Amino acid sequence: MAQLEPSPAKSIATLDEVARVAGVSRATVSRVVNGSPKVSADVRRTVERAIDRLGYVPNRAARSLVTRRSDSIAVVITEPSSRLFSDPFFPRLVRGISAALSVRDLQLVLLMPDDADDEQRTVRYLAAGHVDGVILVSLHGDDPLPDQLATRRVPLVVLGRPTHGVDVDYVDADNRDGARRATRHLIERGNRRIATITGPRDMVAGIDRLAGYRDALADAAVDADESLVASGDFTHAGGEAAMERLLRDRPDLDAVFCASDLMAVAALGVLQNAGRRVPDDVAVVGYDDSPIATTSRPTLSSVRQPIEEMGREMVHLLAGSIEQAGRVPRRIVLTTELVARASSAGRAMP
Amino acid sequence: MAQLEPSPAKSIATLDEVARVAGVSRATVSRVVNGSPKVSADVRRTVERAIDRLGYVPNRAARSLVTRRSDSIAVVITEPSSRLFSDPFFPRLVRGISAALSVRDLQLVLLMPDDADDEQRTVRYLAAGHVDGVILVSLHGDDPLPDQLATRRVPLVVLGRPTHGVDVDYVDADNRDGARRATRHLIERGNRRIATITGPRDMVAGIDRLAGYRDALADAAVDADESLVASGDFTHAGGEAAMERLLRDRPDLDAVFCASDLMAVAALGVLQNAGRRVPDDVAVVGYDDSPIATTSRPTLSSVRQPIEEMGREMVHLLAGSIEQAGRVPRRIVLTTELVARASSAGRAMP
DNA sequence: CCGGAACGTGAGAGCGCTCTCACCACGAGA
DNA sequence: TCTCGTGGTGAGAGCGCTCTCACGTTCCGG
Repeated sequence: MAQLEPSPAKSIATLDEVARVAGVSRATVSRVVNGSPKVSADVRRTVERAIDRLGYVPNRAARSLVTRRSDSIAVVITEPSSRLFSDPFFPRLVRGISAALSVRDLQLVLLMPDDADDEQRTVRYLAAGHVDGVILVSLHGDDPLPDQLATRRVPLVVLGRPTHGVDVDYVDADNRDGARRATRHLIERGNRRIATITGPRDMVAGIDRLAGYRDALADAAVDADESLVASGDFTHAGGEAAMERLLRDRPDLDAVFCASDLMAVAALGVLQNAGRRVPDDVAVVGYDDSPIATTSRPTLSSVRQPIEEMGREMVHLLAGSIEQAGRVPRRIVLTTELVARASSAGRAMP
Repeated sequence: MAQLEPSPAKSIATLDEVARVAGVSRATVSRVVNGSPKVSADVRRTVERAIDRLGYVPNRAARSLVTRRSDSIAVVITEPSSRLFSDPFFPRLVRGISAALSVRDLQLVLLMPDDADDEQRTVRYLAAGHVDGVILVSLHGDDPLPDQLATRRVPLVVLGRPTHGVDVDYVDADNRDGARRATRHLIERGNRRIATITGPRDMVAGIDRLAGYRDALADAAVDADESLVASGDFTHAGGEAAMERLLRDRPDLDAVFCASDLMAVAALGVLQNAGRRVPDDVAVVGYDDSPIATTSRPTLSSVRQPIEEMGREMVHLLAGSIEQAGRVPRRIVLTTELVARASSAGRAMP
């Protein structure tokens, strides 16, 4: 054991070595590695044996250099910490993306720019072609990144319907329909004075969920007074404030649809402090079906989004737009599901 | 505008082009780009102007090919979905890692192997030298990955003290001390029949937190009966079952230290259902200081870990071990902090 | 006035791979 | 028998970069 040598340089076999061992040319080994059909069966076997024996793994850098593909895609998350850290949405989404990428043998490069400076560096990095495509996870409609990348012709898929800017591939959950389902559920259980705590008005999710709430009321010809609408910001604190306002302005309300579970849980607390029983006096439905929906008291009815599937679909879309650049933008909108729990159980008092 | 050409191939400038424009050799441009001191000030300026003008960005693949560095590190998360999705621990940790990497201009490649097969592919990928180092985030002591990577001489840092296997760099929070602080806090407020709901006994965090609990009791010479110790698994359901068992076996308990917030919130629910007031009849302290600690009723006292800092420290450690391979393994243990809230407010009844 | 260090710069090889093109053997069709 | 595919293989160029080495200048001490 010559332990003295300065680090045995975990020498990884090259194409050349495999070729020599197999007694063929580099080109042939390359064909085998890349699954070209123009190799006879026995040569292929020989080469495969040599590859196994040497433990050969292609050098990605060398390959990239000539193919001009990095076989990696970037996931860019530009999101204020609050949302990122209070909600398992991102881990689940990333998990879905990761699973879909690994099937395609693509690498996931994760970028979480901290500030504006960092974001500019990110744009440069992405525009330099270091990745084959970009998945952009940013729930704020006013993010400049999509436009910047689109003009630089970087294949791109964004999460959530963009409010403005260039046409771009996107995947979204049907927020409007989800909110409509939640509200209809409240109507069906007999509620008539249904309030809502909205998300931020500058986020598509906020806008769409409010629209869905209004749709459901309109569908059923239920009173839709503006005093029943309170603005929140998806956070616990925002939900608390909104619920307090609603209780003050409309003490007669008998249900609340909240655009996020965090706000719904906050509303639960405020209602209980005010002596209202949930669901008997006031029914509550949240949105996101996050884990706190099952740990709150009472457990929280909520709208579930197919998060992992959204991740997978983004990868599909991106793979397509990498292959055929400049094709017509596509959009995928996935349906949601209402999960009824204790906070809206039973029937409303007449 | 010759819009007809088949995709203008977002031609990115090469070193060669910069050299031609600046009227110098490739080598000189390379020196400027890499910040070598052996370039005269005016040549440097000229080259920098040319770089700006052409919008030159080095081709990472070409560079990697010759330097044998990828300038990217892998973050491998092998964790069952439950924990991953119920706790903002991972987003925060990844954020910390990401920030520290971006300062060093390293890329973050995220790997989340799904199953055993996927994990083997991951090992091969990492061992092939596609990344310069690996950060391993896996809280189970029995993970085979560290050993596999260590034998393959891949620079490696793991999260959490490993229970077995080869010596390896790691970063951990001081779980034992954190648990000791939490338990001491209960003792100081006057509790004497203090139960604990532990984490899984096969995770270091579970083991250490239990040890810290015992330390504190021993320090204060407080009764430490085994009937006060119930096994949990960090989850809500596990916490519920454990709390029920404790209440049955030791109805006289006056405080519970839970090894996770999720279990603490579950305990809160069980206690309240059983008619115990928190904190008056039973005080509760959790661990992790996760967002639910502030949204539960009552709000939950908890032990906070410096999660982002742990991510940063892992990057420091890894950078070190990439630079000097084979150095003595280091370990960094960060201190925790008790955040006192309503669930352990006031003083215990005598 | 000369030898040689010190510094700045350029030439050129080569990293490991893909891919085009040329080549060879063989069999089919004329 | 000769041509003409046709399927399988190899030779070789070249992707964009780094880095060694050689070379030219300048400047110092002897």
